[in-house]
Amino acid sequence: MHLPVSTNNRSAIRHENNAGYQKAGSFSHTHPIRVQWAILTGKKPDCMTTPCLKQSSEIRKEFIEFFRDKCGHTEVPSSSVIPHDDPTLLFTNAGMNQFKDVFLGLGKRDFTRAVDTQKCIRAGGKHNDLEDVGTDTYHHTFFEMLGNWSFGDYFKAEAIGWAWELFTEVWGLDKSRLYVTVFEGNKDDGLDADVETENLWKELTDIDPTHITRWGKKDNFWEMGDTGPCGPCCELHYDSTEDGNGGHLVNLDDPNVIELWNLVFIQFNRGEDGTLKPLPNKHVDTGMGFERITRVLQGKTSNYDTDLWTPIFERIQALTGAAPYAGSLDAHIDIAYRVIADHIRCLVVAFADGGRAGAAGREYVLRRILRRAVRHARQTFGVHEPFLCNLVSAVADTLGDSFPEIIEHQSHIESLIKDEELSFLKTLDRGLELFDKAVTDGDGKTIDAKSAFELHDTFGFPIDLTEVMAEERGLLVDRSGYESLMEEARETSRASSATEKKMNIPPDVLSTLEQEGVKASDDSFKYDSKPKTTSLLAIWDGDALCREVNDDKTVGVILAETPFYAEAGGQVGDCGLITSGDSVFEVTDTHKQGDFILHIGTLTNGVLTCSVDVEATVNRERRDAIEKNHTTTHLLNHALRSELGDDVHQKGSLVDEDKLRFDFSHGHAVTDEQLQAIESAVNGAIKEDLEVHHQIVPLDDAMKICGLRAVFGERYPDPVRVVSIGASIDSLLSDPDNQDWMQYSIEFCGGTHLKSCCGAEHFAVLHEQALASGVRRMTAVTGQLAQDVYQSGVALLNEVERASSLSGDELVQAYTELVKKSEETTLSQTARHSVQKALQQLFVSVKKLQKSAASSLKDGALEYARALTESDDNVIVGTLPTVDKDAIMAALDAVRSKKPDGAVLLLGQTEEGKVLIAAGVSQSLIASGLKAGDWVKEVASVCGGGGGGRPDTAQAGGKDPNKIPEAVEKAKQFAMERAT
RNA sequence: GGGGCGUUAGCUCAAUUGGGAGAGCACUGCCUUUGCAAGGCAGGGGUUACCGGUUCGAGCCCGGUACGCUCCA
Repeated sequence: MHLPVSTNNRSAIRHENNAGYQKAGSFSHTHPIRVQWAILTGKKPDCMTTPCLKQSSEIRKEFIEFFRDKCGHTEVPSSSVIPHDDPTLLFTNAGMNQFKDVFLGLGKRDFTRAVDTQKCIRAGGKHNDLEDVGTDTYHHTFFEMLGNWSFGDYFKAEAIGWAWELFTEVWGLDKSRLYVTVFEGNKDDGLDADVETENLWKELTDIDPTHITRWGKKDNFWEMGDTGPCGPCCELHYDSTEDGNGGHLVNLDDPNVIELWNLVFIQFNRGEDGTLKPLPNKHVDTGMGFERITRVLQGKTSNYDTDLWTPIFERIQALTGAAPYAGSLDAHIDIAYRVIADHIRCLVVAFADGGRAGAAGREYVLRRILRRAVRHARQTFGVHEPFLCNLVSAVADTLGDSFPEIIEHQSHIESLIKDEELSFLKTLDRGLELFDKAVTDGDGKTIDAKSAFELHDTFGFPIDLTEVMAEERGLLVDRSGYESLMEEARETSRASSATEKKMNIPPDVLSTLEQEGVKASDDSFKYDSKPKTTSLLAIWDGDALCREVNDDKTVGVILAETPFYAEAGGQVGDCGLITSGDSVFEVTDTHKQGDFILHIGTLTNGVLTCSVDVEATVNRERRDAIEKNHTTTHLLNHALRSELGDDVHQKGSLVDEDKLRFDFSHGHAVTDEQLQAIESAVNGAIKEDLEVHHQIVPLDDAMKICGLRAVFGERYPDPVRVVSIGASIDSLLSDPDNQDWMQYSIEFCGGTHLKSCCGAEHFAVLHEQALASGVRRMTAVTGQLAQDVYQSGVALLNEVERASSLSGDELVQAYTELVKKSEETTLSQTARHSVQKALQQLFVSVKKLQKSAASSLKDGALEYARALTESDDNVIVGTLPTVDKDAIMAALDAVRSKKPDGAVLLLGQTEEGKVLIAAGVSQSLIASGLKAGDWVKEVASVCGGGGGGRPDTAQAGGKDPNKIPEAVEKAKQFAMERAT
């Protein structure tokens, strides 16, 4: 039996739906749930005043309670939305992610029935709903999936019975609006229709049998991947059309006839050969879109009209003062509301689980999401300040109860989002200008590739954002042109970074070496690096293996054993010598190729032949410098984390003999105060002379150590070498949980190090700069260089201090010299800033001197100008004493004001011994042919110069002041000829 | 490692081809007003980030440096 049909006629609704739009406000009309409510209760629907029949939090709770209390399920928390241990998966995108191992038979749980709500993000990957967010009523980047699970426990009958009971009895959904789809079978797989399921529906429930339809593999057969557990599924759809006649729209992507719940019956395993075999343990995996069921139970036609979003809309409205959210699918402002609200939910949840915005992988997906939202806030709501960070609390209000990690990390999430917003806001406005220009200058159909590329390259507009913006204006982006510009840029980048000569040994040559019985190089001697007598195994000349080297071309040498360190983990390869009798081979770099250590360099004396005995000696002085820098890099890494927070992650590092360079994630510039604290923490460790411990330990044991710095996503060997500064490895392993370890630097590292920290002598940060959005780079030095840098900083500051007591020319001279010196001297970043500040202070006095000098020049010039105005002539040519540009123009103004209808040309000499000329001509004289520009040009040519300007005012100059009298004559003559 | 963009008054930003560095807000003083809110007038405030080059002349053109941003490797 169908419910009363509303006044709207059906074809009109369908027409709107086909166009992809629904008119604003249409959702507020009579609605099936409200009508149903009215029938059940005999009351008028009060939905207009009471926005929700049931709070979303109650719905979530009722689902969990139903399966937990009534059906004996164990309540399981949602797993992290960021799958930290699975780099192949961008985000947790389905409820089954956390149970994957159980279905694959690899893992077990203490229970066989589970119920949960799983946080899911579908953006950027194979399942990508990002592009659809904002334009419809039901796509989201973040959503919750409610699920009940059977791990080899109950199967179809229970799942179906409970689903029907929950829907129709607990939640009171209208049975006439529920539809079920089942699997129709597939010939290729040798599967018949899932009659079992179909019959269970007919037997166990009172669903209208005509509401059960069969569908193909695409809709009703679920597979985890190409192989593995799989099985038929049945879906429950709900018809929320106004007249309840939407049954024929099932599975047609109609926004009003939607899938609510998918019950997956895992009963097969697909083998490598593609055939299906029945599983001994059959599982149930169900997923119900939480936002959708909430929308249905709250009687809305859009997910966005539920209490999961409305508080966020209200916050946006309160903060921006914009018109309230009106639900229109095509109004820009409502699209912006939905996009921002959706994206902030996604970002908050992702950040709460340890996700971050960044330049690659899932981090870049989050950055793109954030930038899309920021751009809407800026362009649609006109907000100039960080804004999304103020919505975090609204998300915490709506989701915090279910996901307490949001509340726990709320302030941190706010500051992360704020930093990201600030950084994008710096380029956003100028990027929008560029975009507008591209629209205006374009052909009306496309955004040109160059603009799209510049938006990305210079202003950080992800290409998909540019495309969204273009689409709003009915334009396309020249994507292929953009891609080729990107490729070009990549090419330039690659070409420039591949400067050093390639000595790579191709794989086929490596296997030849192995076949010839050349054993892997033993480089275990690299740590003590004492000279080593060994035999020469092979020589690689860049193109081929050879027996002998006797000239000075660059080649690579492979030894049986070596004390040389090959470039790895940011530490550069060693230099040194390989000798055999009188023969000397100078090693300039060391690389690892496969299992071989390649000593790259040139022969400087004699000849080297394979299988001779050689002595390999590392340049120990250089190695010492490298070790100072490497150990200090560890200290710096640790100090950064202590001073700036746990969010500092290593993004790269380089350690060579001159410096150490450390790239790390951090949202904004490190202040001088923080830098000072970091420097003194590192110098403190050096002074304390902490011992450096290293040991190879099993990876699992090492990972347990509290405070250990491991890089996310990095794959470590097992066993792994642990380097600890200050705490012995044995003590770490015997008590891994001890919080005290946090105060020591503990890292996985295969590099070479000092024995103890005092070897580093001193530490100074030369630069701290932005490398990319959210990534900073520190460059620092150690040893004597660091001490020198420190000393010259102190010395220079003293000099500036002394200069401040000087006066007059001495002060000006000292100031200029100090400015130069400060630029030429290598200083630490903090010292440089202090010197700059002190110099700015000094400049205040310098400026005063310069000003008074300038004003006395002006006074002198004005005095002469007054004398000149005494003349009765209308055309005045005069000379002034020493002037500057301001003085001569002031004098010109003075004369002109007395001779408004005349013409004036003044000449003067600067302190540097050059000629300055300025002229002014009244409109009437311009009319008679005397133009100031021509006048000064003519006169200046006499003094060996040139000039120009407008007809009424012009300036010029010359090099030869001796010609001034001649120039005066020329000026008079020129004026006489023109001004009559 | 390589590219791109930016830096002008306390703040936000202008400045035609290289030709006298400006506006709004803020600040100071005076005036108007019973007071408030405000209005009127006047004024102060700039090495145009820095160093060098080209030029008679550079905010503008060229090279370098610093700082900030951004992308690629």
